[in-house]
Amino acid sequence: MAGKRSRVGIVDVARRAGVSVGTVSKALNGRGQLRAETRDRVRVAAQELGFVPSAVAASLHSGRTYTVGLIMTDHHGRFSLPILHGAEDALGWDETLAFVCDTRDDPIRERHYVRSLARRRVDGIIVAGRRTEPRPPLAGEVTVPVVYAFARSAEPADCSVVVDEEGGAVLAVRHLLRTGRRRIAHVTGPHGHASVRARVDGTVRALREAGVELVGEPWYGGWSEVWGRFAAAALVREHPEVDAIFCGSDAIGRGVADGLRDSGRRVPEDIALVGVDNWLPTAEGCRPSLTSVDLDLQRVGRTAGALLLEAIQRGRTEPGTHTVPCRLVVRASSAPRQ
Amino acid sequence: MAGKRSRVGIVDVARRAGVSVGTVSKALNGRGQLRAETRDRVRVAAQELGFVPSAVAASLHSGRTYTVGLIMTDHHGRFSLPILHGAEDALGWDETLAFVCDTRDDPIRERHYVRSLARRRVDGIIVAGRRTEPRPPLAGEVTVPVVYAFARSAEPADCSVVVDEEGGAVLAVRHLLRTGRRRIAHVTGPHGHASVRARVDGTVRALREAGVELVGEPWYGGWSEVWGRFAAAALVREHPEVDAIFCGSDAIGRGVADGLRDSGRRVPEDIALVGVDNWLPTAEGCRPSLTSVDLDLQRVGRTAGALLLEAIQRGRTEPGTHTVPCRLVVRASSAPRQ
DNA sequence: TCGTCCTTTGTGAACGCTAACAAGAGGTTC
DNA sequence: GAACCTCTTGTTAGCGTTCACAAAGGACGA
Repeated sequence: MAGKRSRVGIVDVARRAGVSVGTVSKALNGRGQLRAETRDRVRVAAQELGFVPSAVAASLHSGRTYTVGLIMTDHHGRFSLPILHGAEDALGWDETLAFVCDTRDDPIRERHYVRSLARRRVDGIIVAGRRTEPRPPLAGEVTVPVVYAFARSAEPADCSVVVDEEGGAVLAVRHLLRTGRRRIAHVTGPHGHASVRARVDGTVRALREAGVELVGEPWYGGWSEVWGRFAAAALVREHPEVDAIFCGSDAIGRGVADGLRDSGRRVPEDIALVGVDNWLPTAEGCRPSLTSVDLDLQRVGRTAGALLLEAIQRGRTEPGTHTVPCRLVVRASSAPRQ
Repeated sequence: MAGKRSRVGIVDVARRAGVSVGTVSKALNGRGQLRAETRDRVRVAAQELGFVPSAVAASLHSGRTYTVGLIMTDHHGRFSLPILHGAEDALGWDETLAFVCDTRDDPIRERHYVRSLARRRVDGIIVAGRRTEPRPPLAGEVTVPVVYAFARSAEPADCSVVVDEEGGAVLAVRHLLRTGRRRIAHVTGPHGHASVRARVDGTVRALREAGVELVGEPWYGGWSEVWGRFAAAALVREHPEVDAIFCGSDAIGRGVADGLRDSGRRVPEDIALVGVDNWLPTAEGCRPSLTSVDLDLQRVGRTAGALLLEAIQRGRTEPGTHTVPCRLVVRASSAPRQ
């Protein structure tokens, strides 16, 4: 029904309300001093004409676009999506919208997107990394604030928001100790992986605090269920006394649960289990449902969004790494000993 | 290093290259007739100054922003993400970027985002629905082309891109028939669900073509593994002769696999299994790995993006529903009978 | 030597807003 | 009644591009 004319603009509203364009602008943006009656008249005229002010024209004038770029490198999005949601929550307060760019971990694509975002004059950029080593800072001359989420920037002066992975491990192990377990093992992902290291450190620290030793060495492997099944079988053979296993991911945890059942051990009666990710399909599909450390990525995103907004306002990022705590979600796999 | 000055604009480049702004515009956009030497001089000047042209100024003039809105309603993103990726692929050809808006299935949020996108003068909107009934068309006066992806619009004159769910079922059942199975049952999601209906129809049609009857009625339930486990146990009790089960989702399929194992049936030796979604963590974590119908949502997204681009160019969407086929990904759970 | 045409470059008016400033109306104060 | 407020509203110059058109300069034929 829009009519054939190009689009209703502020001058149309002005004409209809019998005022000048400046007055319309003031009335609609609630700025300046205006008689209430005039303001209403303008509002009514705008309403009747279906006037939708152009943010692009406003941006051209103000220099702010109220848009940000959200670069994600995690193709299947298990990690990026909650970050996106959190960021959206924070940005919503400022009526800011996000351009989402999936780089597919390709530096060429990344450069391309950064250029594209710069041309669009985004007010800032959030880089949502994968769980991995610190990532190189954004390539190219970026003149707007950048906040790194989940994977910190290799440059310490950049602003990064990360998960307290070590603290998450501490949470998990303390929980297992509280349920009365003492012979705790750790099955986790690839050796050398940054978050694997952090979790091992947290595990050892929490155990040491309680005067307990880890059963055997950490079992390094992959992130898959297959690895979990395999590790579980080997683990109970090598350390039959084990009564709890902290697993580096829910997938591993689920594999371990299946492997233990195959080996004739009951979860949680004989062996308690805790995973990491709190990824519902896996944690809740597990038999029994899997207690898990939630990385609270949505909060990571929310924090990143809030920091970015702040940085945009002051023109510069608050440098440094901000750490967000994990939460433990308790399910059947770690029920206390009867 | 950008310097304290506001930003380098086209006039700075013009001054440096010793030409007028019009000439710079022509040189950088490759329009009009220019001496090659001039063009190069401008390019060099722009390069040296680190000039990044403002897309917002260009948009103001041209009326096109080369941005689209991508509204997703599927909070956990299992379906939206592949659609987003596909759309990105298509839009990339036009240097178009997408604003991603998660409505969380809340009409208030949806209206809010639509207004926000309108103010930003996006060139078009993609609405990525969840697998469910047709959804009501976008509320509010939308003056740009809209393409609905995955969940079609309830308004048939709108442009929708959907998956051929019935065809996917046909694919699955034909595959099971080809592996020598004849006593095929169907365990699926909630009764009344549109895609559940479509799959039942496809299943019955493919069986009928082969002169075979479905074993029992379809088993309607939920989408979860728990339901799959339960249904498997009941199914083999009621129909011990069953030699294949087509499952309405990978989660159901995985539950069925576990349930069958618990009931002492072997997969695929005794009973073959096919799921839907080809959701890697579930399908590959399954024991044995699960043959699955891939909805090819990335292709849905790509098609939607391409249709939107086309619509933007011609100013109007091509009305009607476009259907994209599914693919079958064969894994261990449907190995032919020895 | 002039007119014509072609090629290359410059000029200035949009695009749709915002905000600084100007201006007009009416009221107080001395 | 002049000077000075205050309260409203109008005017207009940007914001950073693009593009239609004008203009300038050469080449060329008559």
